Amino acid sequence: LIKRFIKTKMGPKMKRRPRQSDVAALAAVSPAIVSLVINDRADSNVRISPETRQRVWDAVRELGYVANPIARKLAGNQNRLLGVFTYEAIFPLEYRNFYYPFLLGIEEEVQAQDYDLVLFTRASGPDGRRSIYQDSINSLQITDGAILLGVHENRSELSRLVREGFPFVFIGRRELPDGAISYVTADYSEATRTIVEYMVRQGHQHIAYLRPPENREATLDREAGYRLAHQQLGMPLIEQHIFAGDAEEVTPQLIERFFAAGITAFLAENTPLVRRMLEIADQLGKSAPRDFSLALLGDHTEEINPVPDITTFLIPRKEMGKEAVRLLVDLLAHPDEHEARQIALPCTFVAGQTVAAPFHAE
Amino acid sequence: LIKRFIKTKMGPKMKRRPRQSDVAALAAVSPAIVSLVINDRADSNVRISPETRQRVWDAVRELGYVANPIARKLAGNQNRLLGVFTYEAIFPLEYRNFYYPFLLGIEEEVQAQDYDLVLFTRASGPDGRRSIYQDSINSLQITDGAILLGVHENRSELSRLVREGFPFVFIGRRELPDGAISYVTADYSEATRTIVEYMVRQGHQHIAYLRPPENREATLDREAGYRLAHQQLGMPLIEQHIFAGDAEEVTPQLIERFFAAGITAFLAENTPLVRRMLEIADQLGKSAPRDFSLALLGDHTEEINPVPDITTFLIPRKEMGKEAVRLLVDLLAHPDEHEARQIALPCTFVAGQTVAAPFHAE
DNA sequence: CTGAAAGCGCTTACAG
DNA sequence: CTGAAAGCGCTTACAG
Repeated sequence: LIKRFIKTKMGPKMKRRPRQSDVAALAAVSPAIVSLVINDRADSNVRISPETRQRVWDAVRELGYVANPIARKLAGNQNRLLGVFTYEAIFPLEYRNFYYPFLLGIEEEVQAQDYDLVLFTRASGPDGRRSIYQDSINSLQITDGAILLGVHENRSELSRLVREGFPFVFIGRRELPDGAISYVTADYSEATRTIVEYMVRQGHQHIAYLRPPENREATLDREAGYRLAHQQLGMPLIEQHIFAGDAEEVTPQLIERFFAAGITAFLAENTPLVRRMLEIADQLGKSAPRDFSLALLGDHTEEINPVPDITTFLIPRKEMGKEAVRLLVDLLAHPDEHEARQIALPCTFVAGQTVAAPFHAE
Repeated sequence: LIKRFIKTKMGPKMKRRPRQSDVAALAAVSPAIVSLVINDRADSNVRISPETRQRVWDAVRELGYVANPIARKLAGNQNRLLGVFTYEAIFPLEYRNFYYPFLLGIEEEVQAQDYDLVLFTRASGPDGRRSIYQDSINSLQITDGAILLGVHENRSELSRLVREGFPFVFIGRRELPDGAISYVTADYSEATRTIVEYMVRQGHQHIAYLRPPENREATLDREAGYRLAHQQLGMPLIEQHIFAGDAEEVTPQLIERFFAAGITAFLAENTPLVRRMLEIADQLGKSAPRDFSLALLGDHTEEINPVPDITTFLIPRKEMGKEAVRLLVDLLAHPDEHEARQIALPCTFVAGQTVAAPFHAE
């Protein structure tokens, strides 16, 4: 590493900054008056003559006085700092990361709400993984409240946060055994229901659902939507049509059994499952939407367009970020109401090209 | 926008945040001791027994005490918070944004240096554009120091920052009329010199340089490298071979004149200039590297691979971010030395496929 | 209408 | 080794 160091003189050290008391002295008023005038506090039961205000402002200008924001915050008991905590690095190597659109929305709304943002880079244990509690201390406490996000959350930390009453909002639904938390999620259930309904309207009677084995909330929500659609449409739900497993566990035999059982459409929860499905279909000489229909339950984050024009729904990530900030600010505005609030935002259906009327129906 | 609100009870209201005096009381020591133990001030002429330290830490853990960063800043003038200020949104709509790799490096190094990061989303004026001074208050002051970056900086704000003695490091060379600032830049001059030398070694004798009209430091540095190369290689430099203008101002006539004057290779400072050059060359029935050679002076940030395999150099953005943090931390460690420091990091030459021996030389 | 005073939660000399 | 005290620069009741 070659570096060039060039040293130059900086300007002379600044003289002491004028403070409130200097202004007060020059304007011949008490410091309190200076504070009231500068902050234009009309609410206080104090009437200040225009002449006095003028004197104060003149003194401010003459001295070039600027209030110290730190002192202001200490005295005013708020710092308008909002935290963002992620269990992984917040600026990850992959550009199109999962987090990105959320951060976009968070930044935008935090700016609109007139807060600054604190990123907890320091909150990492010896193993490099981040955690909220360092030496059993809640490191988020330097902010007024925080937005948490990430898939590898530590639920016992969340529980502890709730117990301590620290204001926070999670992005994504998270249910804890010992109490609800505030969160903003996407309405996966409704989005999935919509896709099933769309398939049924195209003529499909038997729709398989390929889901990961983990019972994460986001998966449970999708499954709930799948079940709800069947119920609402009066279609019998066959439990065997729900496959819970990783992509590697999806075998040609499984898919052939599905076809043999009259399945004409597939719901895949994630990109690996979609890929595996298409791979097997290809082996079987079948393609979508000619021989079967296929939809992905939520837009992919890992890569661009792994499957072009797939039927899917868009997760409103940016809007979720914004909404999380709004919710948090609202929580902070009403510290007396000890209630967790949950918000589900609608996804956007994308018709795509992988769902069509079933072959036998043509 | 459809939202579902579900209300549930939160845990009991958080009790008052513990403060230093609470810890002191529980540990049966004075607040001063708590401060000394927590900040591990071995320097002070105070010896504290291991038992006392243990009691303090136990009390800290039991109460979940976290020092108030604002109070810390007011009293001790430091709080291990580093700021990042950008004149544009920090999480911009374009994923592959200019800022991204810098932030990557900043986050990584800030974490390594055990600081937290403050993003100044609030520092935006009425017009939506951000500015450091709000009502003439330096909003960066809540942090110990800050990294600034962005192309649309306000130089009078930078001057003011210098005058006030606020510690900061700019990413990119910036020269102010009234005093040097600390910055970390890429060594554009050396990188450009290297490319010219590379072209000359391939046999090119006359190399044109297309640069934007603005005299930004990054442009001046490249031009300096271009000139230096000519001087070192004993090649006469013809001023007309430097074209300063936007892409739209580059005309087929200009390029034809260059060819007629014996130019066999082109340096283009940015992607629009490269594109324009290739467009015109195409019109003239010429292509690189067959009929002419072409290099881009620095990797493109706007989009992926606008020109595959172009000869160029990589700007060490991530490393610049890390180096900026290191420099800032160093500046903070030596507040007495009122010196600005400048660091230039080397770029990486990429041979690419658009430079070859000139046609007439074959 | 205005001033004197307490307090925000820390750090850092300064005495003992 | 430890404690009492001052001070950082503000805001906000509370008296007058």
